[in-house]
Amino acid sequence: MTEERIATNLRKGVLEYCVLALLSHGEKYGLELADDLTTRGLIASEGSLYPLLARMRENGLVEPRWDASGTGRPRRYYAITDDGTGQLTTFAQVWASLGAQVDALLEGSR
Amino acid sequence: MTEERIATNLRKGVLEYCVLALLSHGEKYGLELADDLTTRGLIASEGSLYPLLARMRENGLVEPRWDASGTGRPRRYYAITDDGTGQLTTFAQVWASLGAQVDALLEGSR
DNA sequence: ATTGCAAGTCTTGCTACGCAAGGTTAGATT
DNA sequence: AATCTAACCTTGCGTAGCAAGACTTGCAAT
Repeated sequence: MTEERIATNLRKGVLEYCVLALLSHGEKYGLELADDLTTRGLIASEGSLYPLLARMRENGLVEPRWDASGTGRPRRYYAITDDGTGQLTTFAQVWASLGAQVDALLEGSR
Repeated sequence: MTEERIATNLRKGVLEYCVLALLSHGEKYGLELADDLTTRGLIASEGSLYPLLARMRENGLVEPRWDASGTGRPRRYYAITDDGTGQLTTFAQVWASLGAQVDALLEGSR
């Protein structure tokens, strides 16, 4: 559908910070994030999440930790870093500013 | 800067509909759009606009018209089509929905 | 024991967008 | 004639999200 194409493009550059926002409440593992983000309509499949997490790991925004204590196969839990928290703050500002501009344009065209 | 990198990614998928919103008030030519979008922080250079206009033209969202009546070199004026208006409406819905999700996440992480 | 299932992680190949840099054309100015 | 400038467009690049699927591990049922 055309709506999905629109959403796909909108998600670009947003997803990374949604993950940071989710992690700001405490650590979560991959599928847990994937389910949450899917429910919110922020990803279409895990195919976006795992590569993203790898990038964020390399950039020092999140810190992973294997946990095999529970039942089932081992999970990789991610925690947000100080760097990640900083980026989240910066994003919130850029998002607010750019969002306001878009809202203004949409508002003006009805 | 890191802010510009964030903004660049956020612009993906938004720009197209900002152009449609601007055109919904009446036709405009390329540089006029570029100046307006630059002022609003929605593009970083014309390098995003002209390829975008070409795509939109091919997809029937806008209808161009050469105008050489004025002074200076001829301008290509773009008008929004019915298809374009429809897409703009669809975008407004997707934007509102996805934006609300992002706002909720950001709100919850302070 | 073996088979099958489900949860969990990750990879590959693809498409599309925005951008920087630069190139082109046509009228205006000197 | 030469230059300037507004306006148009192109090329090559980096990167993000996605669909599809592969691999691994524990658990349950037969």
